[in-house]
Amino acid sequence: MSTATNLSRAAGDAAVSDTEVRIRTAAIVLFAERGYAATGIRDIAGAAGITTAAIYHHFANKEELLVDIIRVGQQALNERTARSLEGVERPEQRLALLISGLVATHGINRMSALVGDTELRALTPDAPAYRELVQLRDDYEALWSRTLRDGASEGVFEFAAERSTRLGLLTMCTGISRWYRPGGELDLASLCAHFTDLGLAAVRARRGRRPVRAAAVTLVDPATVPRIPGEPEEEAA
Amino acid sequence: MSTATNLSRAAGDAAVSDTEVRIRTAAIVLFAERGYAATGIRDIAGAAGITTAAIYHHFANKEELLVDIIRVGQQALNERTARSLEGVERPEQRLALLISGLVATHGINRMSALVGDTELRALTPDAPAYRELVQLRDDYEALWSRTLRDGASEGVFEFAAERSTRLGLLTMCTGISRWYRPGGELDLASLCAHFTDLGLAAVRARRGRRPVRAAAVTLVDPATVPRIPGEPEEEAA
DNA sequence: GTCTATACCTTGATAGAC
DNA sequence: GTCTATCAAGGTATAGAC
Repeated sequence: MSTATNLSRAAGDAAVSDTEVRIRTAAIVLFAERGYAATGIRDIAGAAGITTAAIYHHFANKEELLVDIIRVGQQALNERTARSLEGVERPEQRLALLISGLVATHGINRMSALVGDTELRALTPDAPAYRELVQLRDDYEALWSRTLRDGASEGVFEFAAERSTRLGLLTMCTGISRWYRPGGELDLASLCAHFTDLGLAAVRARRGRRPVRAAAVTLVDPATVPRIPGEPEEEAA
Repeated sequence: MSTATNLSRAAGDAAVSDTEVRIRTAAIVLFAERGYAATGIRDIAGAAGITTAAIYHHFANKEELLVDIIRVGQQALNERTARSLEGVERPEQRLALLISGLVATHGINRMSALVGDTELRALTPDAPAYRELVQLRDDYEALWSRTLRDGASEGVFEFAAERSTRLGLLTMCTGISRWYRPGGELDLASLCAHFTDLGLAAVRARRGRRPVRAAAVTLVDPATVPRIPGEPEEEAA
């Protein structure tokens, strides 16, 4: 559990108090393990070492706690990804950054990413927060769409249908938050490379006659991906 | 909603009453949309057009209802898959049957498959039912393991790590239950072919110098996959 | 086999003292 | 900023009539 101070929010400079980080950690861990609906406000308070009433000093209610966790993670991913793609035009290089960046994020921020990928359905669909989060996710996926379409029209990629290819690759990457643990078969940087290679192969990426492999492109280094406030550091198994 | 009688359980011959099918349908739809924990027994009763007390005549409790839905679907998948692989030795043909069979099942039994893929965590981990379901899932995944390892050792497949390759491909296939709907970009048979092609490409399947494509192998026809009792028929969008 | 009625527990959230 | 104490609502499950 982190005891660092002066952590900053992804979208601003507001400091996050130590108690607030402990609440976030408790919520992230429990939402990831049992799901939002199966987690009680008392479970969160107990894991954070405070009472339920204290939670309401930091967050308006349980739903806002969930929204905050998802938003911080999604905004961080969107900003890092947009920055990594700046000035990069070749579709195979863009796809490699998209895949390795997504895998890196789901390895570093494993639990909060899992919550973001599975608990949108817990939010009231007409709440403004829901719209905002769906918009952020759509903005992110648009980067994938554009890359896949460009690659296909340039003859660098070859696949039958953009939407199902995109969703298949996205699901494959986000799915690692359900089974990856530090200290397993592969370290995270190797996993980024491996999945990039699988993805490039899946769309049959090539330059001229030569298939493009992960070793020939630049990847996102997971060591450069920061943990969001509250995301626990997992021990190697 | 199906009104057929004489439906049979996957693992036996016991008839399923009309009311029981309506309960199953209500539970499958609500568990898939909101999750098990967020679904109340009153919600299920209301959707099935009965009272909560009547549910307890057909199922011992809410957990048993979930277990039953997951078990029937997993057993059906395991049996169909084992049958389709009988006598098939070539790894690329086995992988094609595994992928197309899994995609077909997740298209036909979309909602119950989604429940099976996401709600195991709702069960008490030391309950016998939990152990049984995990065992069934492990039996299924062992078919994938064996196929991938055989293909790699025969030089037909090429990938960096068996476990992450297997989990990546599995997640890609099971993920379609989160976004596929009848009447979309591709019909289900085309989706089976497309994902088989993505999977064969991802492991760089080849015979001699030639890449193996989905068009060169036999696939599972989704029209041969039966709906489990209670799985709703979805309208084309 | 389904109903009405209800028991009993846990839930998210709040009031007000310190 | 955190606590104790508490509330109203909703949760699962059951008893017993028909």
